[in-house]
Amino acid sequence: MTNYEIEEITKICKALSDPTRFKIFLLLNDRVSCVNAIVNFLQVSQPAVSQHLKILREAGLVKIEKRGYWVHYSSNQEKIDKFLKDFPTILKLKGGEKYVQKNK
Amino acid sequence: MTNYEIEEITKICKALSDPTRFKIFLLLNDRVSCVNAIVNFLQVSQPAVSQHLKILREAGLVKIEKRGYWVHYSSNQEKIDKFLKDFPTILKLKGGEKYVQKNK
DNA sequence: TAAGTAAATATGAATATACTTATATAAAAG
DNA sequence: CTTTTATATAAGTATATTCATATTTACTTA
Repeated sequence: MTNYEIEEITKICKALSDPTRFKIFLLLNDRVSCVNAIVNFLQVSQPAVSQHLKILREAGLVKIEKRGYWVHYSSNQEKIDKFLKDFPTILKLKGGEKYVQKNK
Repeated sequence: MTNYEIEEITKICKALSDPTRFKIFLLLNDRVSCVNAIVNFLQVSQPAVSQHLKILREAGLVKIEKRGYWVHYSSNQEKIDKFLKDFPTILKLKGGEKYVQKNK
């Protein structure tokens, strides 16, 4: 495991580490939504939702599609599948495989 | 999903969201270690390691066993297995199943 | 019992996070 | 063009996080 890979995984974990943001993620995993739909569903202010979405997007967990002045957000299934596949694999790695020497 | 369950999951994610702490977790997932072994392996100060361990422990990800004045830490395999099993299940839940009304 | 060792905890500083209010941007509708 | 609507961004604030240094606790051994 390189430091880069560790940064990648921990970034995803951090994105999912806030309850409000996790709920947004769950909602988007269920259905495509625009920002206002999320605001109404979760009773969180619009700027707060936009800020959470930015973090989820930077972690690669959600995608965007612009439609007029609506922005449709949805979960990035590829990224999530990769995460669900990689995580158990990493846990099975033994000692030396976990950190490459130069990154210690 | 109750708010309690969301708190539970996000707490685990938060525990894994710091790179240093994630490395400690990976190490313990590979082998039982005392605090000083972690300090030497990862080149992090002893208090910093103790503090990270406390967070991992509060999330239920690691276990303790006291042996004289050594404290042996190891990963909590049951908790990890549960997390790996629950996470994909949660992602498959649809709309209404995700949040119980009283917790909205 | 005194000295030494492993680990935990207290405290403080620098930085990050999450949210609020206010404002900016950009497209739509009148 | 002006107004309205959806979303993003800026700035400020309160709180949380991470780490360092210093100290404490608990056990071991000389």
